[in-house]
Formats: sequence, structure tokens, C-alpha cells
Amino acid sequence: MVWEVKRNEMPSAMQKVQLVMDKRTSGMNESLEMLKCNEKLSSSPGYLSCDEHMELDDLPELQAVQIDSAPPAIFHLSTDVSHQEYSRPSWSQRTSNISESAYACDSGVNWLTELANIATSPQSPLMQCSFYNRSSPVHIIATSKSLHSYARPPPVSSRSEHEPTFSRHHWKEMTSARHERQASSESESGIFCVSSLSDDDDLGWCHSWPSTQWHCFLKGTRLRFHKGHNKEWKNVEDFASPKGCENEDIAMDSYRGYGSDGLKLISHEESVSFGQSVLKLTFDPGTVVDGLLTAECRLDHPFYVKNKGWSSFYPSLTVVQHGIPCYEMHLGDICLPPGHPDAINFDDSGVFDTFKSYDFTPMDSSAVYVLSSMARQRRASLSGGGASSPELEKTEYNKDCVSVSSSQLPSNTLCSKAVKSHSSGTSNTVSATSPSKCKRPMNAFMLFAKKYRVEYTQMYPGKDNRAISVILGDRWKKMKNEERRMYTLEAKALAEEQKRLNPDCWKRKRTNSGSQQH
DNA sequence: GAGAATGAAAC
DNA sequence: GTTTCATTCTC
Repeated sequence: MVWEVKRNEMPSAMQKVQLVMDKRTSGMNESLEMLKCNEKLSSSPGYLSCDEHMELDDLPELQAVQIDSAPPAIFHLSTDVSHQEYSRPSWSQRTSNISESAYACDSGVNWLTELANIATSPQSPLMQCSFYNRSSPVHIIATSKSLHSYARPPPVSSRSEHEPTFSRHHWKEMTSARHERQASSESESGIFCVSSLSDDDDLGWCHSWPSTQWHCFLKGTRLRFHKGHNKEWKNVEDFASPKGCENEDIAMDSYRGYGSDGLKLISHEESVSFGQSVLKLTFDPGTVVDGLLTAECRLDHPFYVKNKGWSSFYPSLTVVQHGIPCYEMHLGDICLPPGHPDAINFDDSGVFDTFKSYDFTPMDSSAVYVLSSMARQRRASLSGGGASSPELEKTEYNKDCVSVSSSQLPSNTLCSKAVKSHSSGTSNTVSATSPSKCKRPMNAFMLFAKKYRVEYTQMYPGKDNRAISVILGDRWKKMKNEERRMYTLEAKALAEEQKRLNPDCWKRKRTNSGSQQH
């Protein structure tokens, strides 16, 4: 098999993705091994927790990767590809999916343009941000002129500003990673990307991969390949000679070479890889020859699904992290590669609307602010109108959400939540169609309950939903903080986002006399 | 529409 | 301290 990586065709900001190529014949054994491992997930409800790598300060690790303008990228991969079957209940919720961040700060123009191009592309997820620093959803610090500015290493002053936010462990990775320094010293284009997907032993491949920077500056992510029976992560050079992939996501690009009609999702599970909660996905490219593709990605990783639009397994996480309203991913979804006609033509994914919907300020000093501004400008130009005010944006945002959410967005995105009709009936407050109408974001338990109510309902057929609630509550109480953390983080992120968009969202509705209604 | 859970925020 | 309301779905 040959994966040809083309450049600049469709810049796409992607997250950390691992592509795991196994031999089909050995897939079962590996699957069993992984399942065995997953059953010990520290934060899986019902399982013992493991605190070692889930401390509160267990923030993403910082790594730098080498920059290299390498020759053409053709990935030669084995045609024998295995897959991992997944069938057990997904009691494998991970808690600490604190995202990586790439820190950069540069006021250059080119990178803004490029960023805008990426952002306004219909297939362009936003750069990631972190839960623990929501005031700046995305931090990009750049110094090297040889890179896209948002891929450049942070200046000392800027980095020190962020330094305290990283854990000791986090920075230990950085200081212990001599490769980082090499990359940084050998070339101005050394990249400091934040990642928790690797450990010390894992640095080698990263730096020996010439095109890693491309992934890092976009999403603080990298690809890793795993070939054949050997579970050892291989240097990507073992498989290919990547070249010139600075502006395109290899993961998505791999779709192109791997399944021209997209990759059909056939299984998924949450797992832990290198200390981070990840999704293990198995795709079917649709051809027997190609075999199955197993990939790993973050929980909030967005995928572009045929006839559906942007989707993820955690739409609420994705919308908070990347500002991309998503459907929920389901088995059978066909993920489309960049440049795919169906993906290009299906340009109502809401991504662009999302950009315009966020009222970022320059204080955010983030790419998101840039994207937001540019999206507004583009929207203004498209509509033939002038500049739009934040209030107008908000109004339009909600208005658009009505139309979008009713037909497209999942129920658990901020957008759809904010406008979903509240049928309390007697309320004399704003109507359901009012722009200021919003719903409270779900708290941690609600997120948990929503995710597992169906599962429990199936587990206890015939049980009344109220009984399911009792069970869920019982389970919740028995869960350790570690296990709850993911939901807590998500709830906090949602609340923060909602507070920013609708500060009055929590206002209690009152009758005219002041008595509270229900 | 009540109710069953938990939790955040407004009272 | 109390109340409301987020989700879900059966009764």
C-alpha cells in the first residue's frame, strides 16, 4: 500500500491521531491484549482507579519536534492490516483528557491568512485548546520564521508566562527531552508542542520524523504508526519517507490513499495510550485488499462524515475545544478524506457558523479569535453587509442555531442547547425562539447520565427510567474523582462557554409576583 | 407532566 | 438553606 501525502491541498487542522497498522491475522491477539489493558483503565467506572498518571497537575507533556523540509512523502505500508474488534460495554471512560496546546504568539500576517484559510475551509477543525486555560482557547507562540508562525517555538517571555500552568511532570518531559533541544538548536524551526501521548521512550520517532511539525502546529499532534505484529511503535521512516506535508493532515490524507470513498467506522473504544485517554477506532476502507485501519485519536477529535458533516464521539467536547458543532459519531459513519467531493460539497457543517458565533476578544490572544474575526469578516462580505457587532453576532448565532440545530446539529452541542425550546409552558419569560433563550449546560453527572443512561437501560431491560436514574446516581457516587474528572472538566468547559455566550443562562425564572415557577 | 438522579447557580 | 433546571424516558 502506498500513502501519498500531498501538500497544501486542503489544510486541515487535526488532532493527535495514531494510525495503527496491524496484520489482520494477528488482530485478535492484539485486540485481546488491548482489551485486557483497557479493563484496567484507571478511570473506568466500576474499576479501580489508578492515580499515578491522573493527578490534577498531570497536564499535557511538552515536546518539541524536529523540523525538516523533507523530500516527497510516500508511505509504504503493509497490505496486511488487522483490526481490533470491540464489543464490550464502554465502561472505559477516561477522565483526564486534558488537551495539548501549542503555544505561540506572533503577529505576523501570513500565518493569519493561512490560519484563516484553514479555519474557513469546510474541513477545518480549529486548533485545540485546553481545559485548564479556557481564557485562551488556543495558544500559539511562534518564533521561527521558517515555519508557519503558529508552529514556531515560543519566545522565552511568552513561554515563561505559561510555564506555571504546566505540571512538574509536564516540564520534566521537556527538560529531559534532549531531542527537543536538539531540534530547537539545530534549527530555528524547532517546535514545542504539548502532548501527553508520549513518554521519554517515545521521543525518538517524533524527532526523526521530518514532517512532524506540520502536525504539531496544527493540533499539537503527531501521527504514529504501528506495523505488523510488533507492538513497538516504529519510527515513521521505517515505513515511509515523508515529505512536504507541512500543510496537510496525514491522518486525513491517509484516507485518500486508503479509502477513496471514505473509511467506514466499524468499531470504537476508549482506551489509554501513553497515559492519555484515547479513542481506538477501526475503519473499513471498503476493500478487502486494504484491510482495516486502526487509528487512535483524542476523545474530541472531529471527523468529517459523509452526508452528515462534522462528527465526534464527544460533540460537547469538540465544540468547546474546537468550536466545531458536531454530530455524534456512530458505527457505520463514513469518514471522508480532505478534498473528497462529498466533503467539499457538504458545506453546511456549521463550522463556519461556529466561528462567527463566538465572541472572542483580542484578550484571547488566540487563533480562535483570529478565526472568529475573519469568519465574521467573511460572513459580512458574503452577506454584503458591513461589519457586524458582537450583539448582532450573538443574535445571528442563536438564530442560525435554530435552523441548524433542528436539522443538523446534535442535541448536545452548545449551539443547539442554547436554543432548544423549553416547554415549561407557563413561563412568562422569553419565548423559546428568543435569542436570549438558553439552556443550562449539563453538569458532570448529567453528562455522565446522558452517556450511560441508554447503556443502563439496555443493561436493565424493563427498568423504569427513574430506576435507571437511581442506578446512575449510585454509580456516580461510587465513582472516584478520577473517574468523574472527565465529566467534571467537560461540564466546566461547557459552563464556561455558556457563561461567556449567555451570562444570564442560570438566571432562575420567576413569576411576575416573584414566586418561582417550575 | 411527574419523577429519578446530581450539581451549579440563583435566590 | 432552598429552589431551579440541566437529560432522559417511562408511567
